[in-house]
Amino acid sequence: MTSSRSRRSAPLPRSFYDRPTAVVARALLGCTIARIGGPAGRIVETEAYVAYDPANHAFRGPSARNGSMFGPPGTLYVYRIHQVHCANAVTRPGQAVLLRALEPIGAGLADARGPGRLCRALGLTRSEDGVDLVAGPVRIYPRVGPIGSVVRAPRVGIRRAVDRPLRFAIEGNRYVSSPRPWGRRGAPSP
DNA sequence: CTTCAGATTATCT
DNA sequence: GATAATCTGAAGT
Repeated sequence: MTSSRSRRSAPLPRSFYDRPTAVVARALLGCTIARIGGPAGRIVETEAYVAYDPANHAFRGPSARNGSMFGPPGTLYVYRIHQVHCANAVTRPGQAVLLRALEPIGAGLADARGPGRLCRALGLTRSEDGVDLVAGPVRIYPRVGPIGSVVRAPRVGIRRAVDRPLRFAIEGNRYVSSPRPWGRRGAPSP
């Protein structure tokens, strides 16, 4: 029998997140993040925060702020900085992928270029810290079509490990946040 | 208890 | 490009 029960496929399984963090960061591009019954967007930019990474909040082990980074793969880690929230998908213990920008799906999503705006657009605060991205109120779904080329660059806004190329973005996508060190697509090189 | 740095962003020059 | 806003978590005294 045909069914129109679900317009989206099943959420990404926990095993999706249980891989090296940079692999997950790359693989999340093109996937959809949605609140159940709420706004949704396509992930177009991420950053990996890995092991032995001094820019990682978990670099010095568990704390009151980063506790959810030590939960199961597929846990949401939300922290606050400078009066703004940022959201991450936990991969392996003490590692996570920062979600940096979304392309709107439908008309329900406000501007989500940049981690702070992304959280505001999805209504993510510390209340959502620790929720399960596989079965909780906010979930991530598999990519549907191709995403084209991926660009890599150093991460944004950090002061330690500034050169590691752990930022991933869909090349040429207009919803990727600034700065864009790879330049505009089609721009002449100096 | 006090000090300080920070995975951002809006606004200014 | 530079800086202020604004406040929390973490570390120091």
